Amino acid sequence: MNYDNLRHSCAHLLAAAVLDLYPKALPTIGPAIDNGFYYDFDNLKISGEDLPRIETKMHELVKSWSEFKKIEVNDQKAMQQFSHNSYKLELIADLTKNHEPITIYQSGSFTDLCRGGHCEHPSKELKHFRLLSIAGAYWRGNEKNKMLSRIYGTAFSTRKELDEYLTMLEESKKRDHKKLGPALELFMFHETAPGMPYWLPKGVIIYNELVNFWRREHKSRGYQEIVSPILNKKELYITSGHYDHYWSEMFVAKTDDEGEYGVKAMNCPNAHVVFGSKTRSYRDLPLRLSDTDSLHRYERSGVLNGLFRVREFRQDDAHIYVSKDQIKSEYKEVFDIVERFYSVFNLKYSFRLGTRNPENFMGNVATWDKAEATLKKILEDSGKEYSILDGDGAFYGPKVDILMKDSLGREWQMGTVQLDFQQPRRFKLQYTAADGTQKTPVTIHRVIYGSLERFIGILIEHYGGAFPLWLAPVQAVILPISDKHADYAQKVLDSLKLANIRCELVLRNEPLPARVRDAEMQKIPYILVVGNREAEAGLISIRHRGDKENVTKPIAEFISGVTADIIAKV
RNA sequence: GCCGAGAUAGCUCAGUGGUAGAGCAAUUGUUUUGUAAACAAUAGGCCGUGGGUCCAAGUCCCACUCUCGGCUCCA
Repeated sequence: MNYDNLRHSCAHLLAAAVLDLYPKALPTIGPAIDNGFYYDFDNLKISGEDLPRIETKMHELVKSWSEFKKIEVNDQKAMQQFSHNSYKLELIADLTKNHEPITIYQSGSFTDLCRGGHCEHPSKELKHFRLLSIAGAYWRGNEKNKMLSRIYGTAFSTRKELDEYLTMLEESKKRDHKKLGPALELFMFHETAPGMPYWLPKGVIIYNELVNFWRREHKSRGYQEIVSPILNKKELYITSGHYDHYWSEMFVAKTDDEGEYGVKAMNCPNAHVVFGSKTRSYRDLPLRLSDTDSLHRYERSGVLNGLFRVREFRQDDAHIYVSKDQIKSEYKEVFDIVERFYSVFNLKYSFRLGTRNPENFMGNVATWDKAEATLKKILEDSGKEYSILDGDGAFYGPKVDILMKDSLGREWQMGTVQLDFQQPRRFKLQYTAADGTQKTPVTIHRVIYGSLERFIGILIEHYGGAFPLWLAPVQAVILPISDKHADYAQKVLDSLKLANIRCELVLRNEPLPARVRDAEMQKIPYILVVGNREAEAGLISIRHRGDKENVTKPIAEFISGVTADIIAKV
């Protein structure tokens, strides 16, 4: 169901209530968005504690709102009516410039400049709404403009839907990786290194499993892994173009007598150095160089966000050197990898094409146009749905991003596949073609997970901490009924460890139900209980996460089952 | 970086300008447990950091650090 009209109407109601309570506030714009609406105000200083008061006023005002009355006006009349509000005047000027009709909508005693799209009977339909939060937002989304106060809210046509949505929000917050990660002892942050995660022993297991899977999949597809320096002389980044386009976002290491070294923020310059380190033949192409070195980016303090936005991270990176006529087939190969990876985790993703940013790009426009056309063709041929974000390309070329949503529905860029005609030229990279001439390769920059950090953040929320067997930091926990069974439990532990199953033995002096509960809360896939019945016959009682019934099996049978399960999943 | 909010025990949180609190977790003891919480005792604190106001500051004021929700920017 589409709630846009209802929610946009609610934005009007919000503005009316704010004006009633804060007469000096200046309403600007108030659209419906995914899951709700917002309205931006200038001259409004409020805190979250004021929201209930505004909500009460909204309920009060809406009673007199029988309809939204449309009034068409000319620009002079409009400018007269909104003469006190420079924001509305700016909007009116734009409408006039574009020869668009100017409409004003009246509801109750409130009028607003608006292009329309409302519910029919606000006093009847507009009952189930909630103001959610306040935030700062720049006028027209430009950080050079004044910052306004934005109030977010949501609205539904029934009380039930509103309650369900609010409950869902609360539930989603429980999946937040920023809460779950530290609680499950996967990672932590410390103020001594803002934005740079500490990976704890259990988190490192997940991290390494993901890297191992990545390594296995790519080795079989002809990728060759390299490791390259973290610190590089400034000159490397002058050559790549990053010095002009990215230096301000890089950490810099100063030396006494060798000038500045940049702390690696991207892997491509080093990959280019490797490509250029010997003569290359067309027979070597596509040459696929992969790496997962640590990257550091000096992100602005306000953008840091758990594992989703960090200052230190690793990408599952690769740079592929191809001839021009290999671009299309190589992209297809990469899209196949994307499909393979995301289906392993049952993750939903979408593609987005990022095109040339007129403010920040390298090379000539014709080359860009050609590259963008190539990517569009590839996307269309792939049959997958995609969106386009103009100006979102890297400075060296257009890109196809893989987008995903977190537990709260916020969209994040994960993988990206970028086409680069610029850097190979700047690094003077060449290969010998079949006809003996020297040609410049094209580089495809690509990551599938994106960054391991962001990807693990998404995985934590996707699984709610209940990782599939192959990723689970602890795959099985052994609970002896009493300490009389400790010896047998130890024997079970030894067997499982021998089979490379990540397993813990809990000898804590607590009743069994308490230990079961603890293991359940840690979301361990297998809880193995051993007592007299099991010890006598060489069995274990198995409680599998999510199953209602426990089953009892011989140790060897459990081990072979688990091992087969891990192999089958990846 | 900008707007707004927050920081008290390992975690979740109380705390009225006047002796620093609870539950869970931890430790020790008792209990010997059959699938989501046994009982008791003990220990645990520069109340984010630094200034200030006050007879007296966890509490009021200022600055800073970090975190969160957004904006902008990005994997």
